[in-house]
Amino acid sequence: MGIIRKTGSVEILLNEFREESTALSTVELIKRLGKVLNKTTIYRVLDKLEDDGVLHSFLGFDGIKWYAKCIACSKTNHSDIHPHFQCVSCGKSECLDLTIEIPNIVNREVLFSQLLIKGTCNLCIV
Amino acid sequence: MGIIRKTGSVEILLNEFREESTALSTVELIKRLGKVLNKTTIYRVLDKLEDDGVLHSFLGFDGIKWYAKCIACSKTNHSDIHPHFQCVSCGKSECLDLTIEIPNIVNREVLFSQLLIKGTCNLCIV
DNA sequence: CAAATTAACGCAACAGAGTTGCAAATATAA
DNA sequence: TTATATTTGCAACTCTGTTGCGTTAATTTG
Repeated sequence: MGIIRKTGSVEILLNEFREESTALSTVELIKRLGKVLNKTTIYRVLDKLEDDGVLHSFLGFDGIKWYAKCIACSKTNHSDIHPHFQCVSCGKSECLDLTIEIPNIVNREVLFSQLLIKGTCNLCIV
Repeated sequence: MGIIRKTGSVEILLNEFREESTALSTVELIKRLGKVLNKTTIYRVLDKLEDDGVLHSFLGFDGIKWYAKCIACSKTNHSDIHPHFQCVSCGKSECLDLTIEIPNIVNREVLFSQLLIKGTCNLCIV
């Protein structure tokens, strides 16, 4: 189930990502838009945008879900597999333009992987 | 704050890990021990065992916390940095004996990283 | 060994992220 | 413009994890 209708809620959410270079957490989006959109709607629209390959998601170190724009994904192929970086100082998360090779593992079939790096970001490193 | 006293709760929890080769989630431990130990106690003891370098933890794809035995960690140095594998079929998680090199990243200081691999485990692969 | 000290425990209530069911609103199709 | 079907908001709920506090139990001290 992807986006079927071009509704106001979809527009409002996409706008947030248009102006943002880093990833956005559900918590942050609810904080920003909670007075305009119901949190249920926010969760549902994000879900659909991910299904459509417009956004991709990952979990931060605290287990909170983050979303970011996809560069080269489609409804059928989520190719945006890259590491994510979370800053211990400001808490922001972002996509890293790196390719990490996952070696084959004996007796196991690898379907997907998620590399999350914790550290200090360029703005907080001083 | 690590373990100061050798209590029954600590013994019961350590026993679960003694007999287990894979990781154990908090959910699983509460399911197994919830009638013997209060869930608050389970969470607190796990926390302390991690502080002491006896166990290490990671978040699965569903955001649930998993714990596994540490092989070479101490109170001051948590050196058990390795990937973890979660099976999409049976849901179990386990440590992988692999070293993944994290490249340096421009303008960012890397403190810690976590690689989570999703796939089919040796028992489910058929 | 018994009393004093202090950490650990159980309980209940809570916190926060995310989900569900349903009626009302709104976008699209006819 | 009406009919149809998807979206939305709301409220209530689920689930993992946490907190405060009085009680229990391990350890220390005399």
